[in-house]
Amino acid sequence: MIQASLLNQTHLAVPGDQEVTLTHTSDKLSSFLKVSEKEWLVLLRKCRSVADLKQAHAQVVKLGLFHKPFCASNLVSVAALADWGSIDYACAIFDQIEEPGSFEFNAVIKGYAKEMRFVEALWLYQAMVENGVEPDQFTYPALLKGGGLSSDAAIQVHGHVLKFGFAEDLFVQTSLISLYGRCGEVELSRAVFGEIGVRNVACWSALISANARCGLWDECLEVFGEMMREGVCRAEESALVSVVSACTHLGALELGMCAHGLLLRNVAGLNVAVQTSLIDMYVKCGAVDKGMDLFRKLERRNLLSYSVMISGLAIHGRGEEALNVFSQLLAAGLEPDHVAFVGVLSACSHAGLVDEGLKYFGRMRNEFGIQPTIQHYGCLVDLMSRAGMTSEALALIQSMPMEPNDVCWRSLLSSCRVHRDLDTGEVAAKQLHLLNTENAGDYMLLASIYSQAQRWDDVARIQTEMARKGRAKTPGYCLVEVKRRVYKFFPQEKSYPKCEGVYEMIHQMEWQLRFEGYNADTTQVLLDVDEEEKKERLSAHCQKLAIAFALLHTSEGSPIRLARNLRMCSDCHRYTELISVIFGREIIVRDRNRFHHFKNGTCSCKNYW
DNA sequence: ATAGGGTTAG
Repeated sequence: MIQASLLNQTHLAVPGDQEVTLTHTSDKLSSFLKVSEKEWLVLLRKCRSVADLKQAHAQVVKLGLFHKPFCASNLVSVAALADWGSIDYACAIFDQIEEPGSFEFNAVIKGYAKEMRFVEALWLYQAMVENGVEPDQFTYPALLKGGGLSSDAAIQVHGHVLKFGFAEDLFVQTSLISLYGRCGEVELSRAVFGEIGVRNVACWSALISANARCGLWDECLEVFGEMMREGVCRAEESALVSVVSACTHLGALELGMCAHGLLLRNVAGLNVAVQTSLIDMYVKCGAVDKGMDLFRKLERRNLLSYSVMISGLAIHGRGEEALNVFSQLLAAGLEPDHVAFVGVLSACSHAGLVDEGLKYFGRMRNEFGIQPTIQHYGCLVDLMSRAGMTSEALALIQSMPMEPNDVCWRSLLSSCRVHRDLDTGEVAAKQLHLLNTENAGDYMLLASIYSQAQRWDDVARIQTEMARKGRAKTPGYCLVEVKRRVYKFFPQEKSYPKCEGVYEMIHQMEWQLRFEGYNADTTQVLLDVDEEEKKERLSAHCQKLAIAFALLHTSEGSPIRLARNLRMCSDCHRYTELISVIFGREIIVRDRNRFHHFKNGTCSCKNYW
């Protein structure tokens, strides 16, 4: 006999030790001898709590019917699969069954998997096989539900699938695709998918989300396209959730809007998951107001929807609104988790709300009992150092209860450049060096700090070291979407016909800028050359080229959306502020970490970047 | 009874 409950050391009271009646079922139970299996099931389905189940159980025991084969089995099944935390109770009943078969095993395995208790699910599955109970076609989808197994366990279970002859079962195959996706083995997902003869929506969706889960966004969209071309079926919600998520990560607003359109046409009443992914997509593609709009209209919000909105507002520098959404979360009676607090702290950091940030950090620990992680400390470091408190940030890093990672040091280093703190910057750079996680960008930051101090020998030393270590500078680029096409600009870009008229436009822009009192900020040009040449270099930065191009090719007054792979230099930032007022355009720039909305001569980041 | 979905510092 297998003791399922021993696996988790939870022993529940065995029913029958107290006189109880199940109000709306007792009359039926009293005539149970005449009641069929089906009616017993109907009865069980009326249960809404563990207490209900215990009462049903107690009465069945009293009537001496517990050992009727279907009776205990159905009790286990209902208890294992219910949504009110009765899995341990299901185990207790399971242990009283003398010869459990695959039905009973499946129910408890699925119950464990549903509760993300994968170790126990796998354990019970192994016990099943060892005891000579043959898995059936329901066993594998049950075991793989939630897909929290390790790669090794997944491959082992896949072996069993082959051994027991379920390699051709579409349900099993779909579970495997999803499982491999969850443990990062997307090639194996694809391999399983390749063996399927007749594909349906579910297995396509599984492959799409497997790619999404592994961060293969392009591939995710590609598979989606393949599915559409094969005309398998209309797009379904669950595939589109991954597609929308891919658009979010790629910054593909147009495509994301197409997916939204597909959803509206094909699915009546979008559920919370889809709505949340749409909100995230709009916000992270720069259309924060559209995202906020969807959020306001969302009726059944959960913790995830709130968290998405909070961190979304954060990257747009809309700190007060983010804090407002957070108080709505509390007012709705939801318990914030560590993810929600990452959003809150990052909102404070991007908006320069230093006191607020520190206050929320304290509340997180004291009021909500959440242990801060490195991410929370990272936000605090960022919060302080951005606000110019670089030495305080350094002290915080040194006193954190965990080892600081490269992110913390890099955040400090980049603030040291903005606030021209050479001493602290050197400390941060040294630590990055010790962690051996430094990248080309870190060298550039340090070199930039030295150049601000006119220490050209040090600049040269850094550049030599960078070359010696083979850390190539990532080429910066700037994307701009004009008339549904995306154009990519590199610094000093000269390609014809893209650049036709662009340099003339740059001259015209600079001529007007001078009237507004613009002076090129050459401090971040890492070359020991004369001022004129520095200015020359600056004026050909990719962001300026992209803006000139957009001004030439878009209608007056329409917003300009740019996306870049690196952060912009201080000169490009100032320049863009002025262009927004001179040309009356809203310019939205997405950099590596956040959005900048330039409008009427100012930027939403309030120079916190 | 069976399969597929959304958030996380820089």
